[in-house]
Amino acid sequence: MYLLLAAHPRGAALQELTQAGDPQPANPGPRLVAPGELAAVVRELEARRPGGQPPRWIWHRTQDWYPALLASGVEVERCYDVTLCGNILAFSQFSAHTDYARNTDRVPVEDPMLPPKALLPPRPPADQGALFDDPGAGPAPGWGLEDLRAEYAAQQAALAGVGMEENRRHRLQLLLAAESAAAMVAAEMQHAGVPWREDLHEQILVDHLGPRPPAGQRPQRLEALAAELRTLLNSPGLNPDSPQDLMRALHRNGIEVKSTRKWELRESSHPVIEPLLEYKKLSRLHTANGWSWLDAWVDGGRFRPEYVVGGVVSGRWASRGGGALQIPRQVRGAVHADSGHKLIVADASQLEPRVLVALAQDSSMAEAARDQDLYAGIAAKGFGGDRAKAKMALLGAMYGATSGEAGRLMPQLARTYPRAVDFVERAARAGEAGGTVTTRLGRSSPPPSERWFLSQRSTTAEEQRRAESIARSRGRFTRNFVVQGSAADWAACWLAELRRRLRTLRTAGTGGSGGTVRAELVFFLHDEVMVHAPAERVDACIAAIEESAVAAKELLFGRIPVEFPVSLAVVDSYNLAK
DNA sequence: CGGTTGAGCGCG
DNA sequence: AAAGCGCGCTCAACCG
Repeated sequence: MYLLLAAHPRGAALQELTQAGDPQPANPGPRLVAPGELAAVVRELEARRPGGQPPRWIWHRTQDWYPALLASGVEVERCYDVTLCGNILAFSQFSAHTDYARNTDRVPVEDPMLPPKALLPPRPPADQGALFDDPGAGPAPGWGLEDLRAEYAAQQAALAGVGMEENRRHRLQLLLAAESAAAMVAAEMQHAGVPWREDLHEQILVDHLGPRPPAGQRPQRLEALAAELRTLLNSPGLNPDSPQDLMRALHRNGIEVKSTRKWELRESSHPVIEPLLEYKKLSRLHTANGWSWLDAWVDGGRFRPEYVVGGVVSGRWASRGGGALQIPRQVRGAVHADSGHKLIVADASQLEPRVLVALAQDSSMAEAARDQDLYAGIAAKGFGGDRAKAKMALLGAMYGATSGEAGRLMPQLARTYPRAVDFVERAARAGEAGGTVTTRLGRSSPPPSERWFLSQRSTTAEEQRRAESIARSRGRFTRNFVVQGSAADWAACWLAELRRRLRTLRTAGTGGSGGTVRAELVFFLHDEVMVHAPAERVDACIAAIEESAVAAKELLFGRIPVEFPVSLAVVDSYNLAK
């Protein structure tokens, strides 16, 4: 069953569709639901499951509807996020020939980066509007039921227009489903929150920085280091937070650096370097993840960041607020399981190089990737067993290194693994020429920038050099896009599969949906997931995580001889993982 | 004064 | 040893 859920002046409008491929409204007509009733209505429809299948909710944006449902204690099994799917379909090379991708004046699909709008409760009816059923009082253009149905129909038509060669239509359909599932996971993770012990975090801060200072002041330890720097550099007024100020002081003392970056500072052996680096490290802790961060982002023992699915063109998630995807190792000790629970931290090890192997169908590299440690496997054949070299070469190939040691290793890598190197080289050439590249499941890179087009018209030698530099930069982007984006395809499938398994685990087991016995996905970071699980559910969760990784591989690539191993840690505290 | 940019560093 | 991808956040520095 397919159910449209759209905004309506009096709350929400619900409409059943006969089937996905032929999105005509079924009888009876739309059902209007008052704001206060929606959660109960959705709960009932989820539970009824006609034909054994739960409905698929079709809505404009998951983040506008789902958080309020979750807050009312209602989860849904399946959805179709029209905004996320529309963004994929509008740019995918797989659907580029369809009317949908060509038609620029269809209902605008919004930028996924826009913050959530609370659609319920809707704004109160206008004073007179309720009397006259004022059409102007309806939802914003593009947000009503009929717009939603039309947009969904257009997207389904586009999908139907995708060719069957190399399973393209099926792959794109899979991507749309995985992306929609990811949107649900993101809302559910934000709802659950990362278990965060404020007391442990504060202890970390006190250990490193000293007691909490009054607002606007440096903590003791930072103040002491700042005083030491001023003495060592004979600069009584030095503000070590100012790069310009700091650079001048360093120069006055004969330390000739071109920037104040730490790897450049490490070159010098001056006695000021060590306390300076210490200052920078602690200053970072204090400003980015100190007491004010705790005040702002941790509440009731949970860190609840906002995840932005589709926020990165490659398909990776972005986040907004609290720096959720940059939790430094220094404070990971504060991420701590509730009593009777464990954190299961699972990491798809060496995901991107393995994805490259599968994309390029490089059988020699696949052989090497049979090893649990892919880099060791590569090193064994082609690098005389030197793992560090093999790793640098492979990373260099995926990022487009041209100089330095990584650049020098490229020919060596290409001799042993020509197919893998050729694959990324072709992606780079396409990007340099202004072309588009596409991930395994069909997410395509954006068109070249304005700058790229302008630079194409260069005439002078100086402009030519500039144009080549811009082209190479785009080549590095598309080279990495196919790998990073296909890894994101894999991760989205992994998440979607894991979500489904955790849900069956939840309903099948003791306690049903009741409170604390649930295993919950609480964190996701590109190639890593964290499940917060009751101790007695840990083994079942581990099995679900591993099965999901296998399923993700087969969904993307079929049964190929490339392993995607998952490294697992069952811990009380995040800092003990890895 | 508020808004934007760049440097620097955190994560993958 | 410090090049080569994708992000977010904070501060200083700069701009109007």
